[in-house]
Amino acid sequence: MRDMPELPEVETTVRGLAPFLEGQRLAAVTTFRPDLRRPFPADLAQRLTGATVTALSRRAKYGIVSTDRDDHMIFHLGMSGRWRTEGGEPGKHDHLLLETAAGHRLFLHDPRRFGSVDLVAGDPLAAFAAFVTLGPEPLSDAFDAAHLVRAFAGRRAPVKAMLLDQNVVAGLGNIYVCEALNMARISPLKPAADVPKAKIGALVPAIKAVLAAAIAAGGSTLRDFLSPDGDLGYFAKDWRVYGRAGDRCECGGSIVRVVQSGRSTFYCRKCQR
DNA sequence: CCGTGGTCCTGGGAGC
DNA sequence: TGCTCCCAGGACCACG
Repeated sequence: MRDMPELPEVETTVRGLAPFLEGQRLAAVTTFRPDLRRPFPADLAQRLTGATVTALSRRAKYGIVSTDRDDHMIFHLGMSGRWRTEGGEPGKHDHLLLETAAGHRLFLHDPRRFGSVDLVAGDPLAAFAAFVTLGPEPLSDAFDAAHLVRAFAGRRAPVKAMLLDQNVVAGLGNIYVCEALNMARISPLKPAADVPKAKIGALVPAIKAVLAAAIAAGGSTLRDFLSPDGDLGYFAKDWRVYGRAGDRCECGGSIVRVVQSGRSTFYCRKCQR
């Protein structure tokens, strides 16, 4: 099963794009349709063309391309977005092209068009509305048990919903939440406020571990950036529970699929309580 | 404020 | 073979 772009996939994408873009002048910027999830910024091409890329970075599930004009292009891959680096001509689902002065052609490819591209001037952490209320980066020291204890206090929503809330912790999606809850042996259905502190203490390292392992797996596929079909942001992984209804959990229990807020949740009824 | 559910989008798989 | 149906889900918004 192809995995959706969550934090590790965006991190891998940003690392993979960096060699093509950092320090490079953008010779041409082209859009092939007016919008993805939202319209492209009307002045995107005008503001990026001729600028030099100074840095690639990531916040939550967003990638950030910064230029020497202090403009920051912020992209989100939605559920089917990726960057194609092999060049060539635009295909049906290529919606944006960045051409560098060195001759690289990078296509933003997104069949379902759930992604987005925005452009802000000045500090993106302050200038991009979605960033202002974001929770901490899960791999940072700011994300610890004390933070989750505070965030969960008094909340009756299922712990799974809380972890998907980007304002609680930034960058987790359906897959890694399911995986981390299994590792920490917490039922995704349990109200957040009812999760014992000891289990929150186990949840934090579980989240860090599943993300770090996924980034490491993605890093090992970076060589594929230069392959003929050079997809970025996707790599096969073996999930503990995600997509595995009917299989055995590590503990011997049976993995089940339930629906929460219209989304699939996979967990083990035996060890996740 | 809180929690839930609808909406957007299209490729791919299942079922007939 | 070809058609229809349904599922995947991040961010955002409208309710009650």
